[in-house]
Amino acid sequence: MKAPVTLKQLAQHLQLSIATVSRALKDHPDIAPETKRKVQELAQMLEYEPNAHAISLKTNTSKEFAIIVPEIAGYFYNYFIAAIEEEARRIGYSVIILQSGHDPLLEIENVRRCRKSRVAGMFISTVSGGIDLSECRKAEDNGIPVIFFDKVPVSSSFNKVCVADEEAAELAAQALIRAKRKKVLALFGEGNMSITATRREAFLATFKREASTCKLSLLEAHNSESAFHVSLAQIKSKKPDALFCMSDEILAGALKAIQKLGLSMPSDIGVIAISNGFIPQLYYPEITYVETSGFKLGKLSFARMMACLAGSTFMQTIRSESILVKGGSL
Amino acid sequence: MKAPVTLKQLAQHLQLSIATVSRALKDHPDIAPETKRKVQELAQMLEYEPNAHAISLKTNTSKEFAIIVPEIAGYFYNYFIAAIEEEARRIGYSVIILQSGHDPLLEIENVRRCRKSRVAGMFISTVSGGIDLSECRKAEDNGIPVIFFDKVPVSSSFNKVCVADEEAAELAAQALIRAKRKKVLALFGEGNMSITATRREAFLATFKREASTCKLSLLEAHNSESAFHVSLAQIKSKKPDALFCMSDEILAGALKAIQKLGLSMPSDIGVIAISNGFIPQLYYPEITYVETSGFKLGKLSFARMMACLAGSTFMQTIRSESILVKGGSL
DNA sequence: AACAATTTCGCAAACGTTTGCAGTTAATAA
DNA sequence: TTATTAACTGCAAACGTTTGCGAAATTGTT
Repeated sequence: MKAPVTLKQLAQHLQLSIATVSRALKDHPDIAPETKRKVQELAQMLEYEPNAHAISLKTNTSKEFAIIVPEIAGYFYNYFIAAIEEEARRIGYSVIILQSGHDPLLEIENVRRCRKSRVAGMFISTVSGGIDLSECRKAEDNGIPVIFFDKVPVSSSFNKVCVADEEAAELAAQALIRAKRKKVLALFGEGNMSITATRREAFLATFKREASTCKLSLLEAHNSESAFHVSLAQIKSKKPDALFCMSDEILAGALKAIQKLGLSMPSDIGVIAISNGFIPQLYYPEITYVETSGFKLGKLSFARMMACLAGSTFMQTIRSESILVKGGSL
Repeated sequence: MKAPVTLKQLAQHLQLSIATVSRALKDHPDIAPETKRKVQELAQMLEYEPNAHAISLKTNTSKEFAIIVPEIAGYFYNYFIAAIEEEARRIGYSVIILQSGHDPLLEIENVRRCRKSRVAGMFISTVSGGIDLSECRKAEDNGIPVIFFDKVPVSSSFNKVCVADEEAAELAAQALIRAKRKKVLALFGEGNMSITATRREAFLATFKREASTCKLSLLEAHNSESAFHVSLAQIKSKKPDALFCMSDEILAGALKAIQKLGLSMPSDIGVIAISNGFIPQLYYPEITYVETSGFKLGKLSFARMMACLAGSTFMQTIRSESILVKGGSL
């Protein structure tokens, strides 16, 4: 187990001071070109690597971003994470991941840990039920930018990047209307989540405005499993000619029901969802969906983070625009 | 932007030396109970948090593990990551993620970066084509344990945790035989990947041994898309009574074909796959599969990492056992 | 030749912590 | 009373960097 090379060792080899070596390595104008060359050559030879911890200590920042999410695996967050990692690497940063597992206490603990380790910035998607903002405020006070994404708190005094929920729901509704569907079963997630309320409202409003004669039945499903059962029962009894799913999770459940009933899309029933795009392409025909891309959201969030790091101090809410992706299900 | 509290500040407040405060906080026996109480109280009050960078510098280790994978999003790795994160948090460590994006150069670069930042240990799944092991060797030389998982190099001088490919393929084959399927279409991934060779061989061997009269046709599919087309053509022409898919990616494509043809499982065609478990439960009936859980693999890998950190020096290859999960598709 | 300007470099403090060693008390034993 | 021990606590170096400031060497200007 050999120890890594340090500046001091380079300095000794070359009969120079540590300061000079340090400067030579970073192309400081004070250092003679000839000296620089020698130093850099030796550094190369000996495979000198600056000690990140020492630098972090000195500069009091680390080159890592933290992402705090309810869960890693699933329908959405892994794409977000992938996007952030991709961008972070470009600028020489790395990404650390914390799961809160839908536990508010754990979430706070995670934020606090990031603050302690002086990350360069944090991306947070809160657990349902709302985050305790005091710890986040502290982070901001310590100069650590916090970007909320996807599931964001209501407080306006934070940076937020989220999906344009109204727009997405409206797009989906309009697609249904254009397809001349008359009896639509719409499935939404837990009612107390703000995302649900927003999407439902926009969805409803669009129909009221543009197709008031259409028969809508709105139902709630907490997860994939319950979406399956609700769909099954409702399709049997109400015979809707179209189905709208608010999320990937619900879509997965609903499609199982459709398969069980042996219905074919879009002839027997039309289907449209708001989705990240992964689930829809697992079926035939592929499901038509309004895209709310985790990947895109990641890119947007990262851009905002960069702005903050560059000094932007005001708080901003950014919405990722959504587009309709046509499959064969509607 | 207020600066965090340091030991020095605590010491000044209490008219003690930094050393005493440091010791008091970690309950060192040299310090009087009364002193300890006072120090800890003040630390609490002022919300003192030890500076992780300073500690890392001093001790030359950081409390973070790195995971290097070809990609984060997808069918498998996110589960592995979730498992590692869960365990790491328990012992106060965090997890940093690096994507290699199927680029061998990037992979090396990632390993090197982890070494530079003195992570406590690394988990690596290599990009196809094989990793350059020299950088990994260096990491081990620097005292950083390296655990390869899932896609592992052939070299025996590293710790490896992988799926029991033979066993999994055999289990799947036996399930098909028990179900009395006589004409099986089996889809495998890229032929030059070792995982493909292993699974195919075991699959074939099992049939030869236990059901030599069964008609097998083995085909190759590089991805979901090609699995779709291959399945479509083959099912039409050969009319198999069962389908085996080597991986989730292939399964997804094949199921689209089955849906397109309007076949129903298991009556028209039986389906079984080797899978992580997420995709199978998206369909009705749920797909029968042999589980090769990323989550489990994560737990196993972590255990091995702990052993290494505790001093285990010999190299070991661990295989995660697989189990048959019955859905309704066979 | 004398002086100023420039180039090139090193000293030393600082970042916040840990820890071996030695110093200071107070209590106990001889 | 003096020596011995135990119980506390502080000094200072070390981890590997960065960086302000000043010193030395070189060059250019009269």
